[in-house]
Amino acid sequence: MISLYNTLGGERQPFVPGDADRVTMYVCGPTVYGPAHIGNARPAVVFDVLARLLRRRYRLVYASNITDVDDKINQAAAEKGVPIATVAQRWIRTWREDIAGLGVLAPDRQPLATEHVPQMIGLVKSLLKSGHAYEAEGHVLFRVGAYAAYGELSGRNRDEQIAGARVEVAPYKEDPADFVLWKPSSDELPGWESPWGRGRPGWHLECSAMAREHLGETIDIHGGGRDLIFPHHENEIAQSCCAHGAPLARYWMHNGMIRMGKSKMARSVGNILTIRELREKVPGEVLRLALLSARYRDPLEWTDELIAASRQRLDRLYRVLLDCAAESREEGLAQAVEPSVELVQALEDDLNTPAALGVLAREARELRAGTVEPAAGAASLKAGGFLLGILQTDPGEWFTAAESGPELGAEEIEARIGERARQREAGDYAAADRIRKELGERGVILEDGPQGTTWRRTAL
RNA sequence: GGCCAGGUGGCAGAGUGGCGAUGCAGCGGACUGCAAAUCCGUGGACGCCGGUUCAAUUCCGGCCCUGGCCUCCA
Repeated sequence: MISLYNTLGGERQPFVPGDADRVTMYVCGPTVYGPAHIGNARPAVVFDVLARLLRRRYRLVYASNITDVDDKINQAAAEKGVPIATVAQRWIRTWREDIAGLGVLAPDRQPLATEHVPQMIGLVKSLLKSGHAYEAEGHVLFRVGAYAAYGELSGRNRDEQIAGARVEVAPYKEDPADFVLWKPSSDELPGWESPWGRGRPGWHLECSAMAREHLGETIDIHGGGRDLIFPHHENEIAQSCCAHGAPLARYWMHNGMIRMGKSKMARSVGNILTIRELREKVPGEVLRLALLSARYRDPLEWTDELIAASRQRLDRLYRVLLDCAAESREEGLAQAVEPSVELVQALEDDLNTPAALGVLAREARELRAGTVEPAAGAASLKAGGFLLGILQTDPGEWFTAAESGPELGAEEIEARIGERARQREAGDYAAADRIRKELGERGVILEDGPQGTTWRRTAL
């Protein structure tokens, strides 16, 4: 039994899909106007774990969109003096590389907003027809007052909302809470012909149209960052429910924010760390583990200590795997092994990844202690790792592969080790220690064993 | 101001009405030329004030604090 915290209702609930043969999940993806930061990566990673978990039990169709038409993209293009499509394409490519580097399996569908404009126009038409929307000065607006359940997801009522609103109220709005479905485009802006003139869609509309197109009117799980609950998801619900006469999603899941210092990581705050720059220094797998070290709903403070501890954790697990591989030459016999029951239970409990990592650590300890057969134990560890999206690298490679950048090559390291071995044989330990220290400063740790000296890389 | 999360040991972070996960760090020991790695052992916690209970970190109430949303935002 999988249980999930449902923002709609504010409680953990048993997961019961509408159709067990076709479970559907939609997660709001990025708007592509610049390099994505590690905060953007959290939902991608978290819902990737959920997708892996769901696939154990169900046939899943997982869609995650990319918003490639947006005023921020227009602005970025104008600033650089390049076509809008160039900006969008560049950052779409970057985004895909970035999350692939974090071990995120490609969603089944990755719809682009610009490829679904006809569907969006259709949605607006039906909302106009049913009286849930109105035209005003080239815009089409959603009439919030026409949807009684508005505010259900975010838990706010209309009065509070108006009281707290600092929104600039466009004069053509019937009600300050009304939001844009379609807006007019000038000639230099991207635009599509529509019954209301040349224009472009409002942000919220995209997700409603794409979710409908790829997954159906009522989907099982809709995910995204907590900061999207209002207004984005609230508006999606309003549009979709009014257009389709059916709920948009059964379960709404929201991940907590990544923090840097005292506030959330956000471009507007100026405290972002891009996935790109992080990956120059740290393997993507370490970043992934760091993202999974807290529960997905909680905020996560991003620090150097977090990265260091994540790296150590992973090193430890890989070391066990490495030793197991050495012990049981005949690997391959334990290939299609199931992850441990405890690990699966932890994840099925609203994606309790910290507990799952605890299970992995315990399994590793048992392997160390020799109470489990190495090949089978290692296979189980890897199977558990797969659910989390870690531990799939060859252990030997894990410790010797170089990060990007000018690091010491393997040949050079081997040569220095040979040199050191001669010094040790000659009893010149001072010189030998110098070499070890020097390599250590360059991120290479030497370990002397009965079989000779081995080396591995570590975080600098 | 309104709404929503959360406050656990040096740090990160699970969990539970009574038996104190897990990782990193620390301490003692084994191993090692010395280290590293590994192994054995070990100390240390539940924001504050009340209440319920035989028993509360865990349930209830109040307070304090932190973060998120109310505007673009993963």
